[in-house]
Amino acid sequence: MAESAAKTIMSGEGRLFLTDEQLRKGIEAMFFAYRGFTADPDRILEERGYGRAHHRAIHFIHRSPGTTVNNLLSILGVTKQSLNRVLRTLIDDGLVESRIGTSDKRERHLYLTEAGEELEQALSDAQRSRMRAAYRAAGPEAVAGFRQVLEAMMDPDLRRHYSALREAGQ
Amino acid sequence: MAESAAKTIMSGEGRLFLTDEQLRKGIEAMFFAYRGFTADPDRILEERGYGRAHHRAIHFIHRSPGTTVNNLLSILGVTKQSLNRVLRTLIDDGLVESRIGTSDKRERHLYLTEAGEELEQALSDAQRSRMRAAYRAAGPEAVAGFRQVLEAMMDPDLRRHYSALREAGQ
DNA sequence: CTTGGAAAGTCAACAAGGCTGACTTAAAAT
DNA sequence: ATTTTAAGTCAGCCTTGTTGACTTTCCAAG
Repeated sequence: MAESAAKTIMSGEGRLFLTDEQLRKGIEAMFFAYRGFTADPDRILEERGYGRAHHRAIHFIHRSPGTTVNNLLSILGVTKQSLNRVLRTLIDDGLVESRIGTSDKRERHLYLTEAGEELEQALSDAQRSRMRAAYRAAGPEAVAGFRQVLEAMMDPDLRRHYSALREAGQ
Repeated sequence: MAESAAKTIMSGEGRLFLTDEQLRKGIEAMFFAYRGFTADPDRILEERGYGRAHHRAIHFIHRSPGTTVNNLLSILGVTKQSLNRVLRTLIDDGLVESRIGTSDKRERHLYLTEAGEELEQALSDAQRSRMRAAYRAAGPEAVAGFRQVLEAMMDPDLRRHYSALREAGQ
């Protein structure tokens, strides 16, 4: 890791020269790390008969309580039918509440119930604990670099969502 | 990004204090970045009627020519039946060649054919080009941090695979 | 030399979670 | 009054994962 960083050569004009080999390592790092990233929540979800799709819905409803279905669709990047299937089970199981909009009654605003918040806690505790361990192991400068590269890797539309969350969140 | 990095406070003893909010941002960064990471190859795969599972197989056969089915299984973390379905189509389509082992004739050693190497090139060109752009945008120190955090996030078994590749690769 | 176990392959059946297309209902907007 | 938008639903399809059962081939240890 340290050696490979040393291999990213800067030319005179400050342009970065990256070998295919270094890029391939980055690609594989993403692949293997993402597996770790999802492993812990996956175990919890399986116990309760849910999948990653449920996790994603729960995560973003928790983060933006009262979000509309349409908004959630554009964040998750799936079809209405696909999201609806997941949302249906979460509502039926009493983890998510769907309230009719006050100003625009066509909209449904989504909230986690107490039980939903509980599951969200369990899931994000598991995921954060791995993230925290990785951050601690790598150090604060590495964390800054990690986020910079990831942000640069996003599609512009998705980055919009990510950044919008930053304003609201931080 | 820069501001948030500044928020990772170091205590007197050098321990890192990370707020749930910072960790949540890291989690969402992984989510959105992974979407970008797979977007370009996904488009190429779709044209040819393949999926991500085919990409993964092609990637690791390219990287370790002559690898056995068992080895591939442990890297990909799927069942024999699941891999076999994908491998079957790749062999039938003439992208992968399966040769009976010389020392142990039970084993099959997997190689990409010329057509397979061609597709691999197209896929990894697309993926590398995004990775290269992200690396350039973020700079060499960020890249080192990126890889450090990702490596720390892997499951130990998967990290073994990742590191083994490093020796062979770099 | 036989027997046990490993590597690979296959068949069948199932589930999650994507997708498209078509259609309804209610409400907002024009 | 008409059109558009938000949401929901039904039906059907695909990919990619799963389990379980079973075969063939072959290495290796008793």
